[in-house]
Amino acid sequence: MAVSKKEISECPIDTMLSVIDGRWKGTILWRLSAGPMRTGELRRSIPGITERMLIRHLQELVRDGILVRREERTVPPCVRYSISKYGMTLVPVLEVICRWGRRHQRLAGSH
Amino acid sequence: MAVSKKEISECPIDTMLSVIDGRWKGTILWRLSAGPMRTGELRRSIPGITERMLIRHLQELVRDGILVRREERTVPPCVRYSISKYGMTLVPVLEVICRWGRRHQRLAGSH
DNA sequence: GTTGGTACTGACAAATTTGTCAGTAAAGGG
DNA sequence: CCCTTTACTGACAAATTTGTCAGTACCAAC
Repeated sequence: MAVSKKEISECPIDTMLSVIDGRWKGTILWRLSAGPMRTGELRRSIPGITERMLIRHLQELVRDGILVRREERTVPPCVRYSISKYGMTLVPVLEVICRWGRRHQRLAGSH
Repeated sequence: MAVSKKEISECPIDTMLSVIDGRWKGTILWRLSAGPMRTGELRRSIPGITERMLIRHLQELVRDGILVRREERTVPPCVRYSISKYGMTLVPVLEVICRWGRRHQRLAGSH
């Protein structure tokens, strides 16, 4: 039985990573840290993601209290996602992660 | 075809996370940030990990230049892993991740 | 000569995650 | 009527990651 990172773990590193665990969650949060976005807008801004995966991840992030989903009951529907107050506590962490990533993305393998 | 996080991605968040991508890598690095350790010592310090997974992750981290493997050619063998100079650049990032994790691990679900 | 301890491999099974594809709803326009 | 748009579901296939299990090598001690 595979032990997924989603299970509760003693390790605080795992606790944090489990929140971003998912192929596209880091990127989604990164995009949303610039401000609220509509579903389709978000999808178009992330190359390679499929609508299915985007929605699955969005739902998990909403369930975990990281994102807020606001829906205008119009036709066609208009749904906007934004980072919750709780999710905002993650942003500085993402910034540090992002800074490391930017600094090392081209250098991979040169060690 | 599933797109693994290990592939090169434009997103710097993904670049960083791909280095820690693996069920136990964050924890392994966290343990080693306290100082070099032998394989078995590391295994005993991480509840739930199997020897197989530990070794697989260690090998990947060595391959990626994050860890250094030092072997004393004795019998029985004695192998010690430590964080490389390059890997050290990750430690501050792990610290921030860990701090968030510690602060929020019991509060999960309370939002 | 059998056992013990350490680090590690290979083959394979199980679990999990991701991706694909075909729908649904609902109002408005043609 | 049929088609469009937007957000979303369900069922299922494919890929990937994890876990299990049985070995290997080596020398020393018993």
